[in-house]
This record gives sequence, C-alpha cells and structure tokens, in this order.
Amino acid sequence: MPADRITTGKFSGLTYLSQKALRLYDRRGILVPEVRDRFTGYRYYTVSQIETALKIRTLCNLGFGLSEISEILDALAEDDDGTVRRLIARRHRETMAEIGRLEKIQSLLMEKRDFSELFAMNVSEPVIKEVPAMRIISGRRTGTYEEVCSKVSEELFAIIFSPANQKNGVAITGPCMSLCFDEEYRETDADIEMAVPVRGQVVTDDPAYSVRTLPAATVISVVYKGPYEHDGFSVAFANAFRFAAEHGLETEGPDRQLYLNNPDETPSDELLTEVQIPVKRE
Amino acid sequence: MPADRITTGKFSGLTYLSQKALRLYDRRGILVPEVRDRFTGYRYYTVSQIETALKIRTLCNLGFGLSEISEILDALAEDDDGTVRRLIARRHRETMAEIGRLEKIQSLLMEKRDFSELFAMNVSEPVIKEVPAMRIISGRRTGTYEEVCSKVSEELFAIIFSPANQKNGVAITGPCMSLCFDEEYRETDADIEMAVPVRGQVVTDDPAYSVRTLPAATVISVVYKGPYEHDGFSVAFANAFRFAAEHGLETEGPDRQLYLNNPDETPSDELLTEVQIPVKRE
DNA sequence: GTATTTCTCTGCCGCGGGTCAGGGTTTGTC
DNA sequence: GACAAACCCTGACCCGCGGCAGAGAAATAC
Repeated sequence: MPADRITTGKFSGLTYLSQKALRLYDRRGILVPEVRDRFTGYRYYTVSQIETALKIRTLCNLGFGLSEISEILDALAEDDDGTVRRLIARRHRETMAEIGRLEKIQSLLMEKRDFSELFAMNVSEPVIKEVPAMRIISGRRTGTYEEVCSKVSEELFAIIFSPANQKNGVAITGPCMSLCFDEEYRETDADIEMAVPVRGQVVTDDPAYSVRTLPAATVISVVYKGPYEHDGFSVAFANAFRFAAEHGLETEGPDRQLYLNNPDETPSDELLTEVQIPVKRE
Repeated sequence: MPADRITTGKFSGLTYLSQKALRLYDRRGILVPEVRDRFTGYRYYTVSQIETALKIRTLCNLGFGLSEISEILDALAEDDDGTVRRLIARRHRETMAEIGRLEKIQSLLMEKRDFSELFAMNVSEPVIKEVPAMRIISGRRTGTYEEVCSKVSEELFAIIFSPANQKNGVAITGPCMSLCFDEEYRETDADIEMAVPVRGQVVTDDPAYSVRTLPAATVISVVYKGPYEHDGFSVAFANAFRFAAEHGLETEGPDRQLYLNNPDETPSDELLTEVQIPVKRE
C-alpha cells in the first residue's frame, strides 16, 4: 500500500485537479495536505483527502468561486443546510443571467454576421449615466432647430469672447448643447434653449442671455454619428425611449443634445452628437 | 468648443469605457490618446477617437478579447473582410459552446437543488487521462472476484516482503490493482489478474507470479466510493462507457481497478476505487 | 555508490479589468 | 493670489489558474 503519502503529482492524477490548482488550494486553506515536509516543503496527501478534492472539483465545474467553495465545505461540515441552499440558489440565478447575456450576444452575432452592418450602426447602445451640474450661459427661443441653434450659439460666442469677459477669465468648459422643451418634435416653432458650459464671471447687458446652473441629472445617453437631421436623431431617440421602457424608467424634463464636434470643421457624416434624456431618479 | 483636449474622465463619460480600461487600451496600443503631456503624463483624446472607442466597447460586450479586438480593428482599417468574418465565426462557435456548458450546469443545479444528493453521488465524473507504464508483479487466476483478489494479493505481498526481496530494496510504488480480462461481468470463473506496482529486482521461484511491465495507456478514469460490490462498481462502469460513447472512443484491452485504500483499515463505506478503462489512442 | 531521470518546490508574468492608496495638477471660487 | 475640491497619474492587489524558469529532492538505473 502506498503508505498514504501521496505526492502532488499522484494526487493530481487521482483527483483530476492540476498541481497548480492544488498548491493554490493549499495556500488558501481549502485543501491542505495532511503532511508537509518541513525541510523540503514537499506536500503529501492521504487517500481520505481524495473525496474532498473531488467535491471541490465538482463545485469548480459548477462555476463556484474558491471563496464560495470554502464556505460550502464549511457549511457541509456543520450540516448547515440553509447556507448551502442559499449558495446554490444564487449560483442558479447567476448562471441563468449569464446564459441570457450570452444568448443576446449570440443573436447579435447571427443577425449581423457581417461587421459592416454591425458597425454601420451609427448609434451607440443606450446607457444610464449621471451628469453633474454645470454652469451655462444660454438663450431660449422658438423657431426651427437650424435657425435657433446657429443664431443663438453665434451670439453666445460673441458674448463669451467679448474683451470684457476674456479679461475676466471666462472660458468654455464643454461642448455646446441644446435643450428641447417641446413634448414632441416640431418642425417649426420649436421651443429650444441653446447653452454653452462656462466658467468665470460672465457679464452681459443683453437680458435675453442669462447665466444659470443646469442641474445634475440621471440621463439615458446615446451617441449618434451623422449629419444634423431629424431622420438621424430620431433613431437615437427611439433607441433611448425603448431602453427606458425596458428598464421601467420614467423620463422627465427637457432632452439635451450635446454637439461634440464643430460643424464648421467636420464633414457632416462625421459629426457626433450625444443625446441625453433625463429620467426620474429612484 | 472643447478644443479637442478631452481628458480621461470626460472621454470615459462619453464612451462609457472606464478610465482603467482606457489606460489599459493605451498601454496595449489599442486606443492611444492623440496627445500626451510629456510632463504631467495626462492623456488627452479627440472627438474623432470616440468612434473607435465605441467600436471597442461594442466588441468587448460581444465577448471579444483585447487581442482579437486589435486584430479586428486592424482588419477593418485594411478592409480585410475575410479575417473579420473568420473571427466572428469563431466567437459565434465559442459563445455557443459556453452556452451549452452553462445549460448543463443549470440543469444539474435544478435537478439536485439539494447538495446531499449532489454529493451522495459516490462516483466522480469520468475523465480521460494518460497512465504511464509501470513495472508490476502479478498473478492471473479464474474464480470469483473476492477469492482471486484476496488470495493473490496475499501471496504477492508475501513474495514482496520476503527477506530476500526486502534486502534487494524491492518496494511497492503504488496502490494494488486488478485487471479483468472478461468481456462481460462474470460472477464466477472471472479471469482476473491481480497486480502490485513494484520497483527493484524481484526474485521469486513460483512461476505463477511474474514481473512484467504494464504498458502505458490512455484510459477513462472514474473514482468510486463505497464497498467492493458489483452493484456499486457497475454504476462507475456505466458512467465510463456512456462517456466513451459520447466522445466516440473505442475501448480496448483489460479494465483496471485500483484499490486506493486498504480494506483492512478502512470502513467499507469509505473505500475508494479507481476504475480505468483503456481506450484506443487517436 | 553514483549518475541520470523525474519530481517537486517557489516565484513571476498574463488574462481584463475593479478597487484602493498615495501624490501631483488643474480647476473653481473668493 | 490663495485655497479647497476635483481630477489625473502610477502602482499594487484580487480573481483562478496555465506557463515558464531555476533550484533542490527523490526515485530509478547502472
């Protein structure tokens, strides 16, 4: 009989656990060899440890993490059925979630088995995100999008870059944006506020342009690539609202559009716009 | 306009990639910030990099690894459709395999939602493994399992522990085992070889016991826990053969059973036996 | 008894980031 | 111009091993 002095290699062959894994379990205290040679550091296991090893292997294959495994082994030793059942239930849930995730991926890979399609998507996946509060200078008007945006932003820049404000250290701190106060899209007579985030003390004598703090918000965010046209944006909005519905979120307050690059310097196909739709916080 | 000097934090907010991830992509050359401040080490991205970042995020969510992502981005830049399609196909296959694995786990967790059941399994999962050649001393007889095993092993031990052989440095190098030469299970008149792995020069005058080399083999291995009874072993064998069928393996040569612990010292419920069924190598 | 093969040991890198910790920079406000 | 807050940097540890390197021990062969 092999005298119950099983070396790492043989134990590995018996339990189908790699030597590397065995050393790790030793260090973590999950499966400590019965005997350890003080001088050579050699590990020696016994036959009775094979069973524990096999349990560990089973649990590993089921996807439990090492800390969970050690919890389970402890619980088993104490006949603590509750803990064991709880851990199993959790694993079950997590596995299910993971399967769901992979199946979504799978269907995406199937549908768009060509990447040209997958990347031609010029709208990113919707995402929930926190937007901090920021100071803006803004003007609100009604008209068509084009009119209001170009006119108001021009005038805002004129104010910001006026000698008085430049001396004051006024500076732009982010991309300029528009806020839309209509419930639905309107071709004309849209109620739009054009805003530019700024820092420093802005002076202006025109009361139509005021400095205020845009409050922080939780938003659904989508990045859209392409020209400033209603047809393009509407896809982004549709995605965002679908996302809101799926997650049971209620929208609130004016939508924001952030114009990330400068339309004067960028071909219209390359323009990037971030659409933000505020939602009620839980 | 934000002068196209987007800091890590803002870029992170725009692309939904964590700062940590961005730094990693930088180091790996997957997405290197346009500008790097030589003195402070600060990273500055440009708006035009947002698109690449979003592509990377999409690919990540699909489960591609970073090296694959960088391959794909390169291939896209060169319009190398073949490579892209190949990588997609591979991802598709791997995802499918992973889903299959998880579903198996899921069904196991469902069935045996109690661990007592899952661990009462006194047979381990079958596994393919390589067994090295070994020198054995053995005797072959016919009879019932019980008779042959106990008789022959007794006599083998007598030879090994004889003064002559002990002086020669003969020693046992592994658990004793039996080889079964029958095609099917036989209650009586079973054709069995009992063997003990040994080292050193064994002398014996009894020609019924010979020293030979048991060849190396690829085997399906199963560890069984419980008493030495046909009912118990048959489960182990059934599992092993099912495994062989599933993997399209052809069995070959005599089955081996390794008796891992000493039946004289161990309660029969605790006995461990490894069943090995040799299979043809590819 | 010695030489050679075969283990075994420890320790470091890599995967793809999350999560601190500690120290420098840049803002924003007054 | 000063100060605090917010931001950015690097580096290190964590998951669960596989791989590799160099050193020492044990088993085997002659």
